[in-house]
Amino acid sequence: MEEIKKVRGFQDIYGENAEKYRYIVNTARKIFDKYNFKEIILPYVEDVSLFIRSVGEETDIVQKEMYTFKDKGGREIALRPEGTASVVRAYIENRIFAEGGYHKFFYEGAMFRYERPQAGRYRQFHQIGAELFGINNPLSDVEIISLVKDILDVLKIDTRLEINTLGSFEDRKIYIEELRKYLSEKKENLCEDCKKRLEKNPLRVLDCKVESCKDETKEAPKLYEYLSETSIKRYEEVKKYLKALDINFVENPRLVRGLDYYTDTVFEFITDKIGAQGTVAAGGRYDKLVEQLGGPPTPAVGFAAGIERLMLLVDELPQGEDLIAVIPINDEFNLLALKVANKLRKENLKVELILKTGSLKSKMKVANKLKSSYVIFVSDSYELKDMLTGSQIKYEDLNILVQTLKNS
RNA sequence: GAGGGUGUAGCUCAGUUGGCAGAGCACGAGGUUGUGGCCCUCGGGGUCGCGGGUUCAAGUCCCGUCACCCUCCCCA
Repeated sequence: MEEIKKVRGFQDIYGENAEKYRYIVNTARKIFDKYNFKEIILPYVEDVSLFIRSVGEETDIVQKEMYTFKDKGGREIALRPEGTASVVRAYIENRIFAEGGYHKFFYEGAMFRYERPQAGRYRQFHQIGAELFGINNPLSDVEIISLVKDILDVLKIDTRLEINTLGSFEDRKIYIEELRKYLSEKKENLCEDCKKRLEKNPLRVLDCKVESCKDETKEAPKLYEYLSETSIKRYEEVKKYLKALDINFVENPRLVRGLDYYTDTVFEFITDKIGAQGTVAAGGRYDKLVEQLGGPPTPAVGFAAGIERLMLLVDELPQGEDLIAVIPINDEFNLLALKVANKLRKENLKVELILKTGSLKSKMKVANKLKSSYVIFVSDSYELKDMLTGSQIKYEDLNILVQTLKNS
């Protein structure tokens, strides 16, 4: 029979990688809880038009990376390529805004993009993210950045934080026109990609890596020259708060982000340690998106982090609970060993009943390989062996043995 | 979507001008008939990614294909 292989760009996460995955998600969940963000569990599929209207019709994500299909009712469906659009849709559709005040959500799960697989880049990848709706002050930007920073710190992941401001929606509109005018005159010197970008999204020309493009943009109009008073002021506030929290950052005026919905503050946490795909977490404000998707004008800010990329940077897992191996010395004591194992589990201990039959030696090898901290030999009595020291004590009464283990 | 690299045992890899498919680790049994790690002995394991071609003969040469890795692009 021919072996069936996994689909290109997809992966099985198991063993140590699965532990890393859980560790990252659990850590993030704890921090989300500390910041009092509430979980929102969202569909993995959405109407295609949701992403066209939020992420942007001209973006690569929408143009060539979405998994789309028609369902049996003829609906145009997409596997979600990112999380923010769905949270915004849910916020509007469920009239969450009607409760007044502001709202904080986090999510976790798979995203899908049909891209060329690479280190730290898969067609199904997983993100954790958070969104904050209904507040537009700089405090909310910093709250999100601080939240991401806390997660990375607990995971002991070292990154560089880059920030920038894109200005308000109106500021940016004026600036983009000016930039387009300026670059159109230099069009001949731009790379092929940038010629296209000039039409679709001139901002992206600013972070092109081609030398000739870099030269041409040096003298180009600067975004900060077009920022309104309010935008400048809020950007200064954001920087002030970050400094006050001892969160180091570098300003990168070329940081523009690839999704259309961002406004004002944008940020990326970047590492050099995992190759070309160095952005580990990123986000920013999107004050116009809720409105664009049919909701009431609602400012918002959020972020997303790639779990696979975080996994590449986590090299130390926290030590787990001690494992206790229960070994019947021969088949005669199998039933008793089963009972002992279950009793210990009810006492909230972590137990591996050694299922392998055969010599005691081979059972011990299994216990050793599983990194058991203790072994209990079950016969007419119970012998507790400490696997680190090798010392062994005999117990007649199982309850006393249990108490000893629980106190250790 | 474009360019480059790599596919041989469970893992990491060697394999010369084309001439019997290899090592280390891992795994199994034993060395101790009731005790792991270190050491020793023995053992099981392969469609050489897949398909085609050249040849007396292909892991090795040629073509195609798939997967992974890297770069560009894009992004988390």
